[in-house]
Amino acid sequence: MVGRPRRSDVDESVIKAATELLLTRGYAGLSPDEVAERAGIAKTTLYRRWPTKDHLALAVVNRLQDHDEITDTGDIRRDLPAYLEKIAAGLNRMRAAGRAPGDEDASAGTVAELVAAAARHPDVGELERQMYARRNTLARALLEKARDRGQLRADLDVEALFDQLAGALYYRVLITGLPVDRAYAERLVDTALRGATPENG
Amino acid sequence: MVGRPRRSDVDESVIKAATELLLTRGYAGLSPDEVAERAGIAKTTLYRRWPTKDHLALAVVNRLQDHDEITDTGDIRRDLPAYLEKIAAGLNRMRAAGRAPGDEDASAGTVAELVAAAARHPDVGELERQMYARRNTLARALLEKARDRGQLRADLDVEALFDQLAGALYYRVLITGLPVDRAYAERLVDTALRGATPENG
DNA sequence: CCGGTTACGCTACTCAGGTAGCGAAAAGGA
DNA sequence: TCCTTTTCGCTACCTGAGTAGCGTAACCGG
Repeated sequence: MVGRPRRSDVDESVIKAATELLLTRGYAGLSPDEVAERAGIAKTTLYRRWPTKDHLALAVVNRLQDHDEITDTGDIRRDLPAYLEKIAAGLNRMRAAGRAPGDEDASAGTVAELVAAAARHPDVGELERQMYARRNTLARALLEKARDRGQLRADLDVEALFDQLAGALYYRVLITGLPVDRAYAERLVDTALRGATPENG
Repeated sequence: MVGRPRRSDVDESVIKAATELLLTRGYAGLSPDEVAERAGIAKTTLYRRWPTKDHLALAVVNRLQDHDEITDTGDIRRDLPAYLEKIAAGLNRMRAAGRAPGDEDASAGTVAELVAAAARHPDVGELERQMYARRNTLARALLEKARDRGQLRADLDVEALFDQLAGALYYRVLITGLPVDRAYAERLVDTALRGATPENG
């Protein structure tokens, strides 16, 4: 290693300041100037580490992700809605962040901005996909175990199924603008498991 | 009516200029200054009619929507993938808009920005929902007719099913960053119709 | 302890989206 | 014809994200 080393405490204080701002004032309220000031560094230093505000916001959300494990009771009809609800809880938390009290608007806030950020910066998109990959792995494992147990069809298209379930959650929050609760998660799982054609169990 | 009337040709020339910019240079390239210049009006006039760039972009996309009718051959296993593919075609078109030739990045571009725009401005969100409502109505009618024909379960949760199908498309393009083609649409429909549990037809 | 290298902080700047304020133009009504 | 109302175009400005350039500080190897 050559040259002056980076101050090791900067990352932490920046993420802390940025998290506060993002959670209390929402995406628009996450001002790089103010983050730098609160973290006690110069704005240029901030931009040396996170090249855009979008990168910074993603770093914050990445940290916020509770590293939830999946609970596998052996009953897919219980475990799957439970896991979907966990995902939805994260969505709803982000969705609520930064809304003024009493603001009933179904704004998707941070989640929506991160979707756009992924579209704007390829590397942010890559990082987000890595974030989702963890979740994807967990869900796939859950489904495959259930399949091996005989609770799901042997020739099930696991990827398509998970896309449908997770997709419906995002669609509801981002496009339809409605919140996602336990009851909705159960409707999804029930519909997906039973199938749409007649004479199914 | 009192007062000076609005120039009636402004809307058309603005939308035309904005459409060109959006399609050739993407969302970031949709510059209000340049739109105004190309449309031959002052920027302030532009902002009197569309209060933000997001509003303007939505107006453009709204116009671009091909007012596709659904083809109902009576076979849900054909009609449904066909309709999903139409939706996906719109997504892919927006997704490609503004990318440099040879840019292989799976950027979701305009669609992603519109999702964020809906989160930023409640009224934009409302307008988008109206846009989607049309599609929703068509799909629901298709599904309900198939149900009445006996091709789908009588107690099917039509809303959940459509959320899953449409949601999977959006999830794939916006989150996973992968394109959506006919084969994928058919996988979705097959998975959704058959269901995930064993012993289904 | 000296030269190379990298990080830091500062000031000043660019650029894009959006706004304020004003005078002039285009209508309708009295 | 004059008054009111609304739109238009213009210039000037504001704000927030991001950058350029420079002097200085911190570290490493010789």
